[in-house]
Amino acid sequence: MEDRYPHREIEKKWQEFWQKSKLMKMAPSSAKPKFYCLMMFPYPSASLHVGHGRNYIIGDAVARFMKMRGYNVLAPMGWDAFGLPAENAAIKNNVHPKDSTANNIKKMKSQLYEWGVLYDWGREISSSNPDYYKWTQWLFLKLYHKGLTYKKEASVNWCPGCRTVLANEQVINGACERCASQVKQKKLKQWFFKITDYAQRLLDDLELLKEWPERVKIMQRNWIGRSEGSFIDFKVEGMNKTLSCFTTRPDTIFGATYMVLAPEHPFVGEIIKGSPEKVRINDFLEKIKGQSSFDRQFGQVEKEGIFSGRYVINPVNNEKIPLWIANYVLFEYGTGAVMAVPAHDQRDFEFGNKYNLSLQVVIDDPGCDLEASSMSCAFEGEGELVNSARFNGTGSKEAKEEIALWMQKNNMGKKTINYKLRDWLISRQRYWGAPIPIVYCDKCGIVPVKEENLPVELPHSIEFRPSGVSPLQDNKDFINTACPACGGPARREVDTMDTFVDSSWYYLRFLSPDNAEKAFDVEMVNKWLPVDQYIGGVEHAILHLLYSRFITKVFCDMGFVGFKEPFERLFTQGMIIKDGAKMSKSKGNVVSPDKLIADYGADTVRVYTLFIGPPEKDAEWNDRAVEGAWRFLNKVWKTAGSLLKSAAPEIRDEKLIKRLKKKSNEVIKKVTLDMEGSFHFNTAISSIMELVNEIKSVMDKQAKIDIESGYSNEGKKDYKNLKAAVESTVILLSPFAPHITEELWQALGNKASIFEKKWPEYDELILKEGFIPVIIQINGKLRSKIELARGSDEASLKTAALNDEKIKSYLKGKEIKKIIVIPDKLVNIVLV
RNA sequence: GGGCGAGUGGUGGAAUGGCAGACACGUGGGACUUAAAAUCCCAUGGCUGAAUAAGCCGUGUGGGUUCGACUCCCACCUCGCCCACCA
Repeated sequence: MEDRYPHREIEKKWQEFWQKSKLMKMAPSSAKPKFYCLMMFPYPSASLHVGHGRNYIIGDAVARFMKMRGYNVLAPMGWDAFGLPAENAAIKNNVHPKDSTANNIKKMKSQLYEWGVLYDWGREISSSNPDYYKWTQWLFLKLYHKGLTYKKEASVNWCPGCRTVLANEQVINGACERCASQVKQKKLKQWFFKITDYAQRLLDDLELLKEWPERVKIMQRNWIGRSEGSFIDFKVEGMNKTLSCFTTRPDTIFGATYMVLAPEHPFVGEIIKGSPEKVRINDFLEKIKGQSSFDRQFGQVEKEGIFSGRYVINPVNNEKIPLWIANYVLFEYGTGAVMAVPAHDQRDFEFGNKYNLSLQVVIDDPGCDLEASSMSCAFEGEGELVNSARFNGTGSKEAKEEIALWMQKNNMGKKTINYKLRDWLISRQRYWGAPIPIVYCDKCGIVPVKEENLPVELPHSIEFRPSGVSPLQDNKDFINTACPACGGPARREVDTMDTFVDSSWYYLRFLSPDNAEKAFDVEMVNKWLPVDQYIGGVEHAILHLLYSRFITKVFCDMGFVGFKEPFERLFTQGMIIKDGAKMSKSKGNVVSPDKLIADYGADTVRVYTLFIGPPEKDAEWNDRAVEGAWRFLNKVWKTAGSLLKSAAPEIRDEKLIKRLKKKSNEVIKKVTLDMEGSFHFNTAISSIMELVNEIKSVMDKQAKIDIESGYSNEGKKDYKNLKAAVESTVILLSPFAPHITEELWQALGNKASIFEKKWPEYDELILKEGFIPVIIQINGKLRSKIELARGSDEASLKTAALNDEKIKSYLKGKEIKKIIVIPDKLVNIVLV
């Protein structure tokens, strides 16, 4: 019992020390190279579980490691403090979001403190603080004046039960997450950021992000969704009107046998006017409106449509084709109108089949003869064009280009590029967010608030009961204001900004968190950014990272920052799973760190969390396995303790000295490479475990030798060999288990913090010393092993292998075909 | 439907063309103890075998490349994640 390490005392002692000495404080005037290590700032929810901990522990280990590698490290932390949960809690528990947020921040900070996770707390920011959101509003105005902000009518998720607007994440399988009512679409006038202007650059510059995980880049690429194609114009018969559609398959234009409009298409209104089909069409439109956007989007709804009563003219052959309206066409993508080619598009095929629309084969399937009457599905592959006038016989691949150019020349259409990326809807009909700094004046219209009048402060006193409009609407003191242009009476915008706006620029604010004059200090930002290492969950792979990249590019264009991309290197850690599901409060499978830290200490929790598996992958939490980390730390404690108490043997045996030196060097190399590469904490820790096992084994062997030889040297022991190995262990372990290693480091006679110590170098010469094992295979199967000096030549390897007793017995009476020799590694004897 | 990732002992995982199962967890046995816990030591992929002799099998399935494949290529199966009627 006496030997078990007193984690409570030690951890308290060093946490206080680090806080007092401000260990992780960035030194602005340091000559060391900079390293900006950033963890995605969290939303302050009630309390952290061990799953959250993974993110902070990884970041802390990296920050401490880089500090020891000689970098001037910047590791700031802040709070993404606006958002829905606080507002929902306000509705439910009648606590003001400001108070609940403050309480949560307090609790989380104390948890981070107890984990031994260090930040430069002097740079703490909170996005719900007026000092911060003033600049979020400033960002809005900058985009507004640059023409990157506009207002238009758009659909929002509307819960009829709660009478409120929902964020996409709150819509679960088409229903409200709180009351389970079917979510409807409702039209509201909303503010947008024109991120689509940057679509191509956001796509192209992914190439610059060499140190981002490939999968994140692929997700962004898919999200931006660039596709090349053409706009093709169809004249409406009997009307002075042209409908344009977008297609990526101009090669199939001769097979277009009908055209389809999205129900939301503005032309639908014109058709209805004066149409004999008016009632039927209206009924249909009503029905489609009743279908939730979720179902429509996710293809849960059968394709359904109605003939408009109108015809359009296919420009390439002047054929008259019917114009339909159908639920399977998306209004938001392309032009909201598509040319239907049932022979070569599965969706059009299904729809055409249902409504008996005609079908024309225009691409020949090289595999079989396509017969319009007998096709059971569309042929979407490549082949030669048929029934396509002058383009017959052309390959479909070439025809795509040729027909597109030919139509462009003849004013039938235009080559174009389309993106799936939509503009960023930033309006939220919510209270707990940054107010949009816009004023509506009867005389002047939409007027932006003047920069010098920022921030537009959120009023504190508010009625939270959801009523379907922003809660700010009811606050007369807030909405009534003077027009910034004419000074007359005007009303404020009552919507607040999406919290993704807050988090799209926070990494800039950390460089000058208290600056009252500017959003950020340009000189500091240009010195410290891009962020060297960004760490966070893969769930932010698309939105947050895309928005941050967008805002950085906008600021770059305005000359506010001198870089195109905000995050140089990105690491996305996996989730912690418990009982088969992501650890979360709602699933009831959270493991609280508080009790684990009380029982085993923060170092144990940290080591286990990092040891659990590759950090980029999901991992199953196992409470019992935590004990393994605890046992390991105790083993380190005891091993170092026996040295400190002069109870360990003096390592004198030459062979044992060599073994210790070699293993220490191997492990220094392994841990260093694991940390420098892609954060293989699990194998780094396992190799430190091996080093500790080796030290113990060497100690046991030496003790045995001492007993056998009757050696005794009480009192005056020379521990330089053992001490070197123990010191290596302690240093290598320190980024992962900082408290116990600080304690041991001090006990070993060092004055300064272990984190002021330089990370050890390894000696390649020692690694290359001595004999190495060489494998001998016969026909690729391991048959024997020999030890040879490193660098032995091929001939001696061959001879040694052939003279091996075991191998000899295998070779008796067999004929050797050839021998493969890989120096320092293996000999493979291939038999006939 | 598309994209990405994964599949290795009882479990988490290691090995990225060259000794499969490092390091741990668990389990079994032993030591210590009046006893238990803790700790320490030994064993631990499967099969044949008295064996700590020897051998065979073995990284989701089937094929291929190679002197040699968990690793590379092709096809398939299963699971997970992201996107999804994007014309």
